[in-house]
Amino acid sequence: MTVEQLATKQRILETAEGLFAESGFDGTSLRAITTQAGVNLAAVNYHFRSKDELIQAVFARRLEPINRRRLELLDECTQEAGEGPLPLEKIVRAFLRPAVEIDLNRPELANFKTLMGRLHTEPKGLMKDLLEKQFGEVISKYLAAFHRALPHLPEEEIFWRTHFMVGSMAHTLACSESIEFVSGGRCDISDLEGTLERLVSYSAAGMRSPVLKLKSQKEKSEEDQPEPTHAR
Amino acid sequence: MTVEQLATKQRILETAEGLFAESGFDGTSLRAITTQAGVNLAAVNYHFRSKDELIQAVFARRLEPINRRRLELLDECTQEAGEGPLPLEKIVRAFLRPAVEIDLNRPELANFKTLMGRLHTEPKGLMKDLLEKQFGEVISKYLAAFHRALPHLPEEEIFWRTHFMVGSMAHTLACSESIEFVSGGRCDISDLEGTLERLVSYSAAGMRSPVLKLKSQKEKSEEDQPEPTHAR
DNA sequence: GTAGGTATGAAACAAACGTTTGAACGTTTC
DNA sequence: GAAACGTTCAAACGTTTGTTTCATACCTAC
Repeated sequence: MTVEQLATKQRILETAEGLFAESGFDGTSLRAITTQAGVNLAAVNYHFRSKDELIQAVFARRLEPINRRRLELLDECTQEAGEGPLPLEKIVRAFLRPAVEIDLNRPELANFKTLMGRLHTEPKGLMKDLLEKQFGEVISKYLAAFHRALPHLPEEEIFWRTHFMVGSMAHTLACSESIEFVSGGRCDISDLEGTLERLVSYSAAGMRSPVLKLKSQKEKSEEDQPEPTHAR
Repeated sequence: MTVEQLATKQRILETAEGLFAESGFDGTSLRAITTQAGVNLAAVNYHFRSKDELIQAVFARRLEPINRRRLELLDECTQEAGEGPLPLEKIVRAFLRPAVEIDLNRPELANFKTLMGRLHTEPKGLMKDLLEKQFGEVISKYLAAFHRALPHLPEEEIFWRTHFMVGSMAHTLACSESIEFVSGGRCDISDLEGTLERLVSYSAAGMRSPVLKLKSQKEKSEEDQPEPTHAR
């Protein structure tokens, strides 16, 4: 492998990342990518086998380190806590920080944030596979951690609240400009630490909200529900 | 106008809604829409002028009543409250209910929920115009209501927290299947009232979370900041 | 009944799409 | 020097895209 080859593959990945963030997957043609990247049209099908696999590659490259960091930070939390109770804010922060900080000191990654936020709502089926593979361990470990931090909370509620938290995060990642617009520029989205801490504080408070007694609640006696996290 | 004409136009709108939700805008061809709707290909360009305007029409038809209802419910809140303090939960519920209940007793609207959730992350620029027109009044009135309900909260924080709330809502609308999967079917997404109340409780708690003192906080003296809500 | 406006139909349009091809290129290896 | 390799290139492949055209059918009105 020469340096030149790396440059081509890399340039495709980077350009594709930006254009995907801007116009979506179907809205971005290989010609647009290769033209902007300054490489030949056939280079995409040479280095990646197809457009679909290029999309996968764009995500895989970034998601892996993010989710690895999430697990690292969670490990630090549990080790600090020892046998004692898990501090909720720290878990929430451990989950959110790697995503919010994607582009910390690396402005070329700003585009991926948008993609990262849109990932959850993309219609593509291939995204689902990627999500399950990349996020499987993260999801199950964090759900367990939340369960330990909020032992009084029924498991069902933990699912719901984690879902809400992910929504706030994804929306913040994907639509940071919208809040800047609505607020008339008074919300500084470039302040990553501020964004993170606001998101952590908001999410932790939501997580801790009192358990509802709903009329529609099914009276489920504690029948055997063997699987604690994932279905198959 | 005959009944037949209405049926064609309507059938296009409904089919397009479903396919857009399934495959996105760029991922759905006019041929796919017209074939499934059982109408001629040219009917789209005849009844709507272009694909773009069809997309606009799909949204406009649903958004208008939703946002009208949001304003109605907010009015009820403020009238009930009179001169007294505004109850936060009620405002939050007034905002969220019309969206969560989109398909209440109308299963044919379930598709639009996905679209509604994805609306915020769509790359299309035309969505931005539509958002601003359809949501302008809703945004400014609700922001004012939150300001009244949480008078101790700096305006900047209200922007942030509303942003987070919208994120949770959008994610819940767009990805309801994902929580059903992750939870192994234990979270019942068809229970609209339960979903709504969980979302309300979570969001209200987040809204009420204590104000942070951030190191990065700029020392902004109360210099003139004339515009209270929107920028231009 | 015949004119006029409206909706549908089949067919065609140019443009853009993802992908493939085969020749040319520069390096490396013997 | 020649063979082998990995990479780039221009060109073309067959589809599919959104849109347009024009003839036909429909209903209303005079």
